Amino acid sequence: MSSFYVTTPIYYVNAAPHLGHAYTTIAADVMARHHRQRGEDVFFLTGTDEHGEPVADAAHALGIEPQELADRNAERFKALAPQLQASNDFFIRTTDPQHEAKVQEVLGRVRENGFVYEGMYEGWYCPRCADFKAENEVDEGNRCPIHHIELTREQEENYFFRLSAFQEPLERLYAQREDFVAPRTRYNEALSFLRSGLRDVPLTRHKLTWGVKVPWDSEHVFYVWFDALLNYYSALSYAGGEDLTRRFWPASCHVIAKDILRFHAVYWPALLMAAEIELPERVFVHGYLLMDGEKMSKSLGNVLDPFAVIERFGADALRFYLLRDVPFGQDGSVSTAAFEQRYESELANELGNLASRVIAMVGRYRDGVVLGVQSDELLSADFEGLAERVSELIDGVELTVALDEIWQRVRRLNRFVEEQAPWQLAKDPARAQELDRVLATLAEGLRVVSVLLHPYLPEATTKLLAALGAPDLSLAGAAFGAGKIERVSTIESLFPKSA
RNA sequence: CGCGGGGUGGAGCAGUCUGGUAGCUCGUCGGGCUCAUAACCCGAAGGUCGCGGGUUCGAAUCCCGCCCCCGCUACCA
Repeated sequence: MSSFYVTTPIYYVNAAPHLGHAYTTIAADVMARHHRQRGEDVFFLTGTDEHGEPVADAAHALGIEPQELADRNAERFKALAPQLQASNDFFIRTTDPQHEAKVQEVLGRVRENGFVYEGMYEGWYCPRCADFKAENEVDEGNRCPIHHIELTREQEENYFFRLSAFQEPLERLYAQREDFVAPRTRYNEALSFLRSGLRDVPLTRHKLTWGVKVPWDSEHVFYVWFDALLNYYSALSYAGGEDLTRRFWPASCHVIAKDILRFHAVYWPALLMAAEIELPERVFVHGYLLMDGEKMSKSLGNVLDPFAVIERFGADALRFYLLRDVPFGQDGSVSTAAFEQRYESELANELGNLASRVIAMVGRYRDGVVLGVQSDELLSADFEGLAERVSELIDGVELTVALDEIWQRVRRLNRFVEEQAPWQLAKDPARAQELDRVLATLAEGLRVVSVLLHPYLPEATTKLLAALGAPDLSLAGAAFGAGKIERVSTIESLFPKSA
């Protein structure tokens, strides 16, 4: 059995979960659910990144210990997954002792392999923060963005990772595996960064204590990015009570947002090479959700609140909207108005109402009984090869295109109802067979789209398939005509409008 | 400056690699149906495809130049 291992980034706990986190998790979940439908051995990982100076700073500002802040916020992220109906198999926290031990083991090996050396880091230092500031976060006049005091130029001894040693191997990787980073535009971006020449990067922090201890020098902790990236690998070693590494590594797909491209597209493969670990198959980079063309920000008050949406419309509606309205992989605008539009016209009117009318007609004209007659050829032709097409698209992480492909069939089914006008057939006893055939065709069409939509709309499709008496979710069963619907039962509106 | 992406009817997008009736969704207008969550279906109006030049029988699509918008440019998790 082939395996499929998909990850989200681990979310940084210095702030609360927001729509962007939900978006990534939903996308990864759609992939995980789809691959389970194929009968593959799937592992889906998400979690939290808890070390590093921003967490330490945020905790100190609240007058609490970093661990306490991490515990508090990790809970909120952990709670997010079930709210989104995400089917993750494990939730990793980088403060898990097993993770920390694995980080020490792997990075120790990187050092043994000769890719770590002692060096001097020089930068702008804020004595109040007790930390260095990046060039781009230094305010005018070399001031601290937090304390507004002048920064001093200071040096710190720490250990460096010999990233430059991987210039050639990475260029070779990019030449050989053009789908290592997708979409293409992100691949180009990463490659262009790579070609501009790699410099060594600090691997450890000296003056910071909130992190994984460096085993060969207790004065240092690992720079948080190295600690964080390794979660994808470490989790498998303890998530299941047994070591799942051999079963699921290398990862099939790391889903990330574009802000962390460089770490995943360059540092991560270099680190794995240094530790002699096999590389993941692909990093898929999605875009940003914009509100009215602008970056979302609380101060602008233009946030689409995922919790409010779920509360009122359910997780399915949010999942559907985000993957439907924004071409997955690109930046795209979202808004409450667009959400409501999609919810009403597509979920309620097109799909929900389709289910209602089909089930109602079978009930009204045939007391809920569907005869096992052959489906209409015209319609089955329109469903030909659909499941395969959807699979291909999802393999290419074309989540929006795949959804559109399915949705065209939802529309096709509504059109079929009009073309056949079952209410006319029902008036003429001589056309009873035609009516049976039309109703059986519609029920089967509804079943097929439900199976295919399941990764996007897990709750609604489960209800619908139960009503059709055909709960099988396997993709193999998504072929038109493969189902055996005998009787349908009534259901409540799947997507009520007066929510 | 460099690198990457984009500019197509009112809005959002596809089409550009592999030149040849400019397509989809929403919105607007008109019509049809009555099974259904006042839902569904059909039709119409609406575009000099950023600007200028070139190649070609023919260019949104290829070539050159220009304008505008966005992202990246390393220690920020």
